Amino acid sequence: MPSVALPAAPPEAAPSFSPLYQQIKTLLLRGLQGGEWQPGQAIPSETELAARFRVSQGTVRKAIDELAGENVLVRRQGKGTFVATHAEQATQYRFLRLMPDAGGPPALQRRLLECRRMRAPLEVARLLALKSGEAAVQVRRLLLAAEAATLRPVVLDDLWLPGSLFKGLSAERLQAWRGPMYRLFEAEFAVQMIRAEEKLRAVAAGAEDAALLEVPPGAPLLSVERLSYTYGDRPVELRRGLYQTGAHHYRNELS
Amino acid sequence: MPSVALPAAPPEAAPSFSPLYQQIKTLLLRGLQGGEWQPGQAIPSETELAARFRVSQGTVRKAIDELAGENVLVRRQGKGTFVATHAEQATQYRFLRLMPDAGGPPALQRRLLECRRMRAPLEVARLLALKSGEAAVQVRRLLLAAEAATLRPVVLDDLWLPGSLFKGLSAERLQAWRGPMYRLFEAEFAVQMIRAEEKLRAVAAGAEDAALLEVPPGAPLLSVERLSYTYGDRPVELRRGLYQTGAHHYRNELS
DNA sequence: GAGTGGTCTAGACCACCAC
DNA sequence: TGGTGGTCTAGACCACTCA
Repeated sequence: MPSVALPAAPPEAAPSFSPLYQQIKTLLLRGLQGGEWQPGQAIPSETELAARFRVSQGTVRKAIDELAGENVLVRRQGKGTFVATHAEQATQYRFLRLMPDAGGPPALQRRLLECRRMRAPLEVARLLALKSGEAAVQVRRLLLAAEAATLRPVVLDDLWLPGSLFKGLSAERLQAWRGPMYRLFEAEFAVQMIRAEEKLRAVAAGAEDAALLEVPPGAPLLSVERLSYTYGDRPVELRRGLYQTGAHHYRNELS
Repeated sequence: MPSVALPAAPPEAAPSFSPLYQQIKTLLLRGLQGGEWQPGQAIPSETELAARFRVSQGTVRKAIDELAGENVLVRRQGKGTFVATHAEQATQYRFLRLMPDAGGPPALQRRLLECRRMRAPLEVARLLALKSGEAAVQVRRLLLAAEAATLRPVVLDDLWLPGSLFKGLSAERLQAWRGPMYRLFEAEFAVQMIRAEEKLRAVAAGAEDAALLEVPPGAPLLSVERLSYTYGDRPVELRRGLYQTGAHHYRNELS
């Protein structure tokens, strides 16, 4: 059975067989989780990693291939392999699938409505795997589409974060931040959103939500409940978005 | 510049460089499109394909890897590589992302409402890339969830197909068919749905749709507009589904 | 045991990028 | 010009399936 030299993996038992490249993948993820390489930075070259792990370049390559397929790493020919980030222009709103019915990616402005610390409600605590009564941060904000010289609200976001991970997060901090929220989370709180699961529903707008989104009460809205995960499949954000889909839609690709 | 022996690719010009495995991938897709291998059947082994194309097994392997990643082929260790199909239990409703709020995949019944041939409406013709005035088949049907001894309508589908590809399609044919519609398309019309693009919106139920879905008029419904493609990126189905998301949701994964 | 896909290696060469 | 990832090869061995 193949095995990596460091850091001395135990004689695997459960999965009757664990390919070398999977072990390398785990080691790379451990390095990412531990902050050995920061978002946007390059990881060591394939050759160097191969030497460090005492395997062939092809084996490292296969591990990196999988991580690149999961959008955890980004390959750039001739330059190196980089840790994925929510900072780059192309992936600013990597998890936002909302598109204008006509035209390219939307130009969005942010408006913060609320940011407060509280005990996590039961349902939130359950989904974020918090102990009952543990602290959470709730954020409420609007996204507005700039179109034809007018500003139309299109998304009302309501999100909860584990208080223990987001200690210094405040309304002031959010207000001052220029850029995507996930970039703030990366830069200031070392929390990287890797993947997410969403549940979509059509709902009728309540009075308050309707007013904020400038639609009549009872108007149909797209409800998007998102649970975001960081390394090691740890849930770190619960978000409920209400999308006004009058002039926008949620885009998805199937295969 | 590497090049495959058959069928004598022209001295590529446009893309300054085309990897061998991409050429192999194209050849495999051509075989699939031409019906050389049927859905559910095995394609030749990697070794045999390597010999046929005069390349190494690793190169064939990489081509197949990509096609498997796109769900065009399915690898089964020890058995072979198979053409993807909508027939298997596990992938019966491969493109349907609707899930019950509680419990596993939904048990669905079908009820055909309508099936007629007509001239394609302008918008349908545009999306399906049909000539104006060309024939189309329209199908309307309900999907009902069997839950707790009752049958609740959850999806109202409205779909259009190119008349030229679906010549013998009729209400009788659809009624008699036991199984997923896409399986019928594969088996009887040799049309394989490979991938699809969806646009989701929240809409208010019209009177007729509300009655069919057993909700009040104006109730919020999830509108799912799907354009399905076959080999060669040819659009072959336009489908508009209205999902009743009272006890179900549309599930999506982001990364 | 024969055949399939899955893993791993070592080495050559190519394309892209930066200096 | 040197370093990076990208392609391709040839061969060895392993895991899984089925007869």
